[in-house]
Amino acid sequence: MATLSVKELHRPMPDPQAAPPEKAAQGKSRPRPRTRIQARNRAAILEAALDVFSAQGFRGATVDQIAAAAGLSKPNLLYYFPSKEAIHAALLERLLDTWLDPLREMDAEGDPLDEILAYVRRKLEMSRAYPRESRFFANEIVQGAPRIHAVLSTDLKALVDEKAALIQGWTEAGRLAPVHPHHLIFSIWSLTQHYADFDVQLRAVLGEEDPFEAAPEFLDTLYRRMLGPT
Amino acid sequence: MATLSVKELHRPMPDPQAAPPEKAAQGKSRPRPRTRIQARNRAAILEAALDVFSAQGFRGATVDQIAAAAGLSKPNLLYYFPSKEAIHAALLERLLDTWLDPLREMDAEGDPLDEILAYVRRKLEMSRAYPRESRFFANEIVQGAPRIHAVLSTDLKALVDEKAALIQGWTEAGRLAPVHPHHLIFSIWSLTQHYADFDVQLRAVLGEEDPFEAAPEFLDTLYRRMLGPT
DNA sequence: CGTGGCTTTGACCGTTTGGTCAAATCATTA
DNA sequence: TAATGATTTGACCAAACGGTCAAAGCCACG
Repeated sequence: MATLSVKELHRPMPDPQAAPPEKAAQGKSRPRPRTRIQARNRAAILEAALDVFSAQGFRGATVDQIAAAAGLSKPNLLYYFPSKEAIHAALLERLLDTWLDPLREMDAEGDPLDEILAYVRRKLEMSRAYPRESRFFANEIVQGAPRIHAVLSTDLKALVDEKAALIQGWTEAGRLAPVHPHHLIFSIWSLTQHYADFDVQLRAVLGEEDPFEAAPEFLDTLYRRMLGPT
Repeated sequence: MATLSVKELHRPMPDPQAAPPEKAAQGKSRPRPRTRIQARNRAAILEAALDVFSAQGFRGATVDQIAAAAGLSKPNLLYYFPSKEAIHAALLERLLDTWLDPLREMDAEGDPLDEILAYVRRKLEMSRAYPRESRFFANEIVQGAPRIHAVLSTDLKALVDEKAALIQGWTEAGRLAPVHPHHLIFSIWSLTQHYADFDVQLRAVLGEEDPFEAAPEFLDTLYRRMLGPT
């Protein structure tokens, strides 16, 4: 899961549960598709829902829009998912793990500055390759995270606390310029996701220039100067 | 408009058109309230609309919600504004100028690093004092800025280009470490607005600690190290 | 105190929304 | 190929939506 090949732009992220181990015991939470048609249609629905939710937010999205985008009738869509809420929840569950992978990969054994710069690079690459996923989360959180708050204060908090402790250790060992480790992580989220979430604004301001052109070097420079040896 | 007194948290920003010069010729665009009641109710509606739009986005907000929050019946609200669109437009017009003031204040005559750090400080203060305004714009832009795109590629672009040129001049004069000026400005938007737009997430991760506690020093340090003399 | 304009409201309208259901169609396999 | 379960659909529903309207209430001023 380390390197992201980005031949496919604006495509759904690789499904962590695609091609499951044969005869895998069926987990309670996500009913495994029993047929080809189910697999195809459930995938099409989630793909369409990502389009619509990321562009309109939960309340702004309509079941009809999602059904149309998936090439299904509304009752047919509701044959696969019991409600709009359920589609959103399924999407959330599927995306969240992959979304946090770049942070999980930060390695205690690596060189501190390299690890952080690599995290920034991975996260920026996510914004470039998966802007819909970024906007999906942005919509949810800007509007108060009503459907995701529990996960944030448990799983996400645990992961961030762990990595913050790691960073803290690095700075205490003098291997990194001192910073507030949590806010360092926040700054990486902020700076990288901004390129996805505020894409239209950046393009409106830049005109012809693609925001993602200068972004990698800019962020690399920023964090090198901020964290590196003087 | 330079210093922001923040005694009132989560209150609407000062209306640039409040207390207009006596007998001012009435501009075409915004009908000046003729009566006390109009002034009070229009203000209450915009205040309520800011609450609702910033929390739900345009499509997610309903006229009934806004009316209820303003303490009016729906037909009564629609006596003051012809449509939901019109409320949103009025709010946008009222907020935009004030929202861009911190950037306008960046002064070519000042010390480069001081000017940028002061801009960061003002912008962060805006996020702290006016998070609803920040989320109002965030909702709009994440969802593709359908109601604001024209302004971005004209007014905003012009302002940013001007300030970017100023920064470019500073770095060429060797008074600032070299950076891509546009991306520098983007980074300031990103880092400061993140504290408003993603507030729930930051609080979920931090637990007790207030995100705004360590933010000023963190950002100050970041930009000092990035832009200052080694 | 009465009149004219400003304000408020209950009732209403057509449309959109999330969701249901029974019936029809399709695909698979015995 | 016949039967059975999976899939699809048109018709429908109640609630919510943005917005309208005529009538009623209220207020300021002569």
